[in-house]
Amino acid sequence: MPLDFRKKQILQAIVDDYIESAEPVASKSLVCKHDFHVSSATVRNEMADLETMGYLEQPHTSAGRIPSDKGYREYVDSLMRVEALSPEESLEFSRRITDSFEELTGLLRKASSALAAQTGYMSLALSPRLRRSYLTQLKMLMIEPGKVLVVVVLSAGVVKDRIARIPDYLSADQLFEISNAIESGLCGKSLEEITLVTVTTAAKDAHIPELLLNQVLYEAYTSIKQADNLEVYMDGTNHMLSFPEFHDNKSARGLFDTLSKDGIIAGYLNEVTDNNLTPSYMIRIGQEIQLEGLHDCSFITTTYNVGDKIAGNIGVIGPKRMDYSKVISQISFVRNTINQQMRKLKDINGGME
Amino acid sequence: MPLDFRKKQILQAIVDDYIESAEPVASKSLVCKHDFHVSSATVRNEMADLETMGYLEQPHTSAGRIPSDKGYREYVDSLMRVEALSPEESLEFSRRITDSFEELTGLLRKASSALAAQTGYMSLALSPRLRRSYLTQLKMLMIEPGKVLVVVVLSAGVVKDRIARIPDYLSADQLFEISNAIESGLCGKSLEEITLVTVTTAAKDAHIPELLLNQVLYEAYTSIKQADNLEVYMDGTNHMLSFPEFHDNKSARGLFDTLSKDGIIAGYLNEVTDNNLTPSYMIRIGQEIQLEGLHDCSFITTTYNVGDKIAGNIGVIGPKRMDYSKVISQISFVRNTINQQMRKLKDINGGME
DNA sequence: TTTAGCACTCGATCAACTAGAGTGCTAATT
DNA sequence: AATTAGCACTCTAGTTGATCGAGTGCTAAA
Repeated sequence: MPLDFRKKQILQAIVDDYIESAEPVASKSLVCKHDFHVSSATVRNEMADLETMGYLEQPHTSAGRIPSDKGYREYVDSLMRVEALSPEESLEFSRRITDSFEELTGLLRKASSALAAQTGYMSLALSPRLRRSYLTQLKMLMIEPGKVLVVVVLSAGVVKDRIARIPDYLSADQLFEISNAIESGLCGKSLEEITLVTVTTAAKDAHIPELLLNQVLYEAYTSIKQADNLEVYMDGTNHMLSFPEFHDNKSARGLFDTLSKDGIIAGYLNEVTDNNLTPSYMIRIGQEIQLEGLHDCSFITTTYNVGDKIAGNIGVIGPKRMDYSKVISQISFVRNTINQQMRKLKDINGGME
Repeated sequence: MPLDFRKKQILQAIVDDYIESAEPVASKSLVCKHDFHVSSATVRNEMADLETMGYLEQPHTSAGRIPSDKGYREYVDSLMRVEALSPEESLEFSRRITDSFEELTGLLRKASSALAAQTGYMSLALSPRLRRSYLTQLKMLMIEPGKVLVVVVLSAGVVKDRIARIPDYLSADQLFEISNAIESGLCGKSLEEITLVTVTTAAKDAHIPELLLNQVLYEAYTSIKQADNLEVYMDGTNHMLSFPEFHDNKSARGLFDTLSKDGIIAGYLNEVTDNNLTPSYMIRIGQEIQLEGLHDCSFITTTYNVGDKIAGNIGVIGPKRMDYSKVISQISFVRNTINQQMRKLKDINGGME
């Protein structure tokens, strides 16, 4: 049996009400708030139908209904209406995110923070997956004898650096020679192509004793590889405690324990978004999130772009009864802002890549 | 009336028991667990005395006693015994913190993480206050036209960098000239001495049109100043939810709200530790912490050193009934490990500064 | 000074009860 | 055939009262 119009209408009203109140929704309060032209008894019958069809759940016999995961799914897939942000909200976001020049790291940090503040939920931002990006520069800057700053510049203007140790007696000139050799040998190669072997090959013409060379090459290789490390920015976790679904200490602990485990969230997000390449946004509801402690949550993510083929994610996690339509418009706005900023940076640089 | 020996003994036993159980301690259970050679009635009398003296509190008439802030204070000041860590624990810490070469940032991150994991409380690490450190290098690396990486190297080998925008048409050579001028003009100057004026003065001999120059100088100045920004590493916040004192959602929220406010903790720690210069460690108990939401917590901090006169802090926050003696030995161990690592790095570098 | 003993207090627990919200079903109505 | 009014039923939340037991404070004896 497919959902007829009235059932859809009722389901939508129930989800809307439940999102607002966090209380099971009763048939009477429904006809009261929304003017369906039917009585509560009729609505009750429809609700019973919706329950047998799996869209609703009843916490106990004499309570109202709450949406099931399937109910939410139907809601986000075809019932809710997403509206654009108001000019005030857009302005507020822009203000928070782009009030000064920022490179990617700062931009993501701010985006995450703004998203958490404005949605009232918790937010995530993942640095882009850079495997497909290619090396444009590799510099080694002598900090002290034995200590260098390795700077890796990738296409799309992403800069990563790292401090490394090298043999003490390696001179600045020798270092310069090595890093130049590596750079010219690897320039234009994508991160996934670069291995310890290709690095070594690139530097084979340098006139440096092999023993010295090897350690430097290894550090260069490590620095390049490390540039691909995912970084996670998380914000607004404290908001989660204010929702009734996490008032009970146990569920809150489950959530926070998972959030605190380094890499879990990043790994999940990475895996989930890798499969379908360019969705406008993706929504996971309740049990659909295969992470312990997040079964009472929903997870909305979207993809931002840094140049061609290089993309990262931002997302919002909230209770299942989160305000999906609002969050979607907010997250889209932030995504667009990031894309726009990144394009602007590139344009200013005259399309270097 | 001063505390006689028996009162001290009883107070100590009460604090010990309460730390372990989180339940009000009764007179009978006291004589049972510790063999005082007196009856529970005697202990009761002593407990009544301790309460009127302000060392103990009674949640309600027919409950046992719990230590007051003053009771904890007496405990940490003169009753508890701090024992060194067991070899196994020391090893575990070392393993967690120093398993590979790390510069300061990585070291602090690991120290914080290890401290949280091993204590079971939450931990903090603050980057050092660098106002007194002096500039040893300033490099500007052209990433793309209009975009440079400004690298600031300070005494004690601390490296900070930042991406900045400059006019597009400034050439690499011009950039090199400016940064050299700034570097040689400011080298050896402490961060607190450096102002926009001194930066400008340092570069007055460069042969660059003033308009171009100014933006670069400003970015250089900003980068140097930013090197002094405090960074906070926090870990193990989720542990707090597991303590009965934060089972109640409201207190947990109070705590997490304060923790989430950027800079609050850093500012507090900075202020508190600035006053008394080189304490081995500092303990704040309950109301002594002047931060909303932390009145049921205690806060143990200590100071690590990066070269002479440059110091930062690490700390542990837990419930008031935290295991003070254990945490003190753990935190001391971590402090020593950091100091040692920093000294080792310096030694390797042949005492550059 | 210590201690045994006892009365007292108070929280925690449980059962019984009530009120109220909300449903499901039936029978009447449209 | 669909809708609705009405009513019985169910279940939760909240209240009351009684009981239990832990723990104290006090008194009087050792």
